[in-house]
Amino acid sequence: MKGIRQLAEHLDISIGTVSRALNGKPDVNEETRKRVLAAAEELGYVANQSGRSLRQGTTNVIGLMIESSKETIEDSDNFFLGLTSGLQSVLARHKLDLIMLPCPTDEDPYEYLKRMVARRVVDAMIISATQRVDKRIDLLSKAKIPFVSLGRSQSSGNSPWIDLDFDGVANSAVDRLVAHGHRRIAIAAPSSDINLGYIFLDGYRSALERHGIAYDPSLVIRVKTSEQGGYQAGHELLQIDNRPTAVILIYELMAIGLYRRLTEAGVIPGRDLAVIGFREEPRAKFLQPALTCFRMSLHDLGVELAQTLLATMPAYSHFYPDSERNMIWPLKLIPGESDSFHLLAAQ
Amino acid sequence: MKGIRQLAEHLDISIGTVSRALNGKPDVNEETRKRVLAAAEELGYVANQSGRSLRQGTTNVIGLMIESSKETIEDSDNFFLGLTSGLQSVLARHKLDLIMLPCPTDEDPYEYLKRMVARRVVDAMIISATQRVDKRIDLLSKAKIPFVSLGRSQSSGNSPWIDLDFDGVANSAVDRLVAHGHRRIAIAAPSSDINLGYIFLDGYRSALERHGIAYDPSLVIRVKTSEQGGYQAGHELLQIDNRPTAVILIYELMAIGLYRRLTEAGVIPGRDLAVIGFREEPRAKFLQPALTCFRMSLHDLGVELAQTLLATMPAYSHFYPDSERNMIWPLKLIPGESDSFHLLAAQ
DNA sequence: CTGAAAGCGCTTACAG
DNA sequence: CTGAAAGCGCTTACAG
Repeated sequence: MKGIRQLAEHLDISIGTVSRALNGKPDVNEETRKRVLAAAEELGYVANQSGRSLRQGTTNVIGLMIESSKETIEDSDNFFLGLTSGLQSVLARHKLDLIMLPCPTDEDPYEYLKRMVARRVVDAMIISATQRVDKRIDLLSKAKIPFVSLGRSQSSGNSPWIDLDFDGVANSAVDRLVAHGHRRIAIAAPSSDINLGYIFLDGYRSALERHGIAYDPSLVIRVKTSEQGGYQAGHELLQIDNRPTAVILIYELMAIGLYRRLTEAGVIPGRDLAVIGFREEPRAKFLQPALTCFRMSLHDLGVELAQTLLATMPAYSHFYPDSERNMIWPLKLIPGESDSFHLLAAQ
Repeated sequence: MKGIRQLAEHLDISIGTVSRALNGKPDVNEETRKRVLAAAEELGYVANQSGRSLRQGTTNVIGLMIESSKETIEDSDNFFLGLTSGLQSVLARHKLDLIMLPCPTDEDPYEYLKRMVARRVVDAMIISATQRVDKRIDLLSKAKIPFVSLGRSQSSGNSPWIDLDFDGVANSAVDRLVAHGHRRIAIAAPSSDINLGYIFLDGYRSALERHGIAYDPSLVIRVKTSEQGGYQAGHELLQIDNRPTAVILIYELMAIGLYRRLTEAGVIPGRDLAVIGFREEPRAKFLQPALTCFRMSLHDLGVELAQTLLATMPAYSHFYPDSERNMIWPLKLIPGESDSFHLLAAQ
């Protein structure tokens, strides 16, 4: 089966009627519609997307940009795949397809996005890993391509975003550690310019301040957000004079490397050093002692992202009248054993 | 900037010439070409892909289908992202873009692929996670869409594929364990109908046979290919009468759960039970004792996949005259400590 | 309810 | 070397 023309000839009917029947337009005889649908199914006809897109001016495709930089490959683990189910559950309602656009390692993310947008392969974009200043946001705004970013940015202005509650997480982590008697609390932050690092650190600082604890820059450890980074963080922790008694990790899988390095040095996590991770991860469940971390549903986040995005698209906004343009995504603390001990006052 | 027409008007030149200049056709005055290129850059013009595709009959996009089923989400980890760099390095040479097509969890992979193919959103497809009998292969063959599958299948016939050397891995794992004195060697195989499970098991059986060891079905443990599956595998291992002294895992991250379950029972991996994993994974590096496993380069595999695919496409085949249609991808054993002990003859 | 025709944005023979 | 025109496969006003 080639095109709608062949199908129409086969049915001895005009292509216009075939198109209307297939697209569920009301002004088609039910008998005719049935014949068309049956023939299409039988011959395996599906409309060529380029033809549709060109005529309609929309692709019915939503793009999820993925940066597979050396660092993020190990970093993102299954984050994106976890999001897709939620995204698709919403997009499917509107017959929109989701495609993932992996930016090549050696290509500038900005140029890549620009190219994809200019070629009009998608109607809208979801971007993530927003930098502190992110030119992609300006690009999309100017090009008037609907988009939502996972992660706010100084470039955001009035553009829609959803961001994880890094501030809340940092605060409740510090609160919990302080309640357990800790005063020297280190933090493992990303070495890149990703915006969440700034927010996380700000939350940490203000939490310390609330508790009357002086901020000590030497307790901020900058590493890659990976297991290797965790190992490195452990290594650096061990070298700090007057060693901190607790550490908060920006990335949960860091804990694997951290535990390893600590154990090598005879320092037992959860006994000699309190550890709080970030996101709950199936993989990290098997760590011993169990990691205290924060729970969120990637599926639900995907749902919310899709709704926020659609709310900005004229063709779909009426379905989502109450959608917030910006949103801080809450996480729930899941107590583990990695920070359950209380520090003795003497220490 | 809207379309080529606006750009042409702006330059006071015909759209045909603009198109030819932009596409590097030889029959364009160099002066004209420069002007066109400069104006396009300045105004940010990039050809609308739908227009091009419709006219040329090609999309210049290659699709990588991803199944994000409940199981594979945890399973695939960064496998696909690891492939993309290699794939893109080859595709970029031909100005082909790679997009990832995540099949929704609740949609049949066959129907999904059918839809994507019929809509002609891509010129060619890369599929993976091939089942023993895989209708997708018949579909693509019949539709004459160029494709390559990562994983052979009984449905493969003459179609191109690259598969990891599961047979070789199973054989060398058994050889190594036997050399260390093991006779009761268990294997953790996938519970799904994925084809690699069959090949892995066949390799295991024939290796045992070579060594004159009777195949014992009770030593084949079927679990999910995830950490949880590894935990489960550990659990089942511990229940087997005359407990096996070694186990081979089809999926490396199973080792995390396996170690955990064994340790809970006071059984020390690498001392009381020999363990060999499959693929080397950064994540598994931090396991203690270090896991004996098999090394491969995802990047190189991506390169090979892309070349194999392009070799089947008339427009590109002349670039890859020597490409094999089918290929077994070798892996190299990396000795760790998880199976380094020798079993005493007495045992 | 159906058909004939226009046109979405391109590329590419075909003239000149 | 350039322009005018056809046509890729659709959808959608517009007639009837």
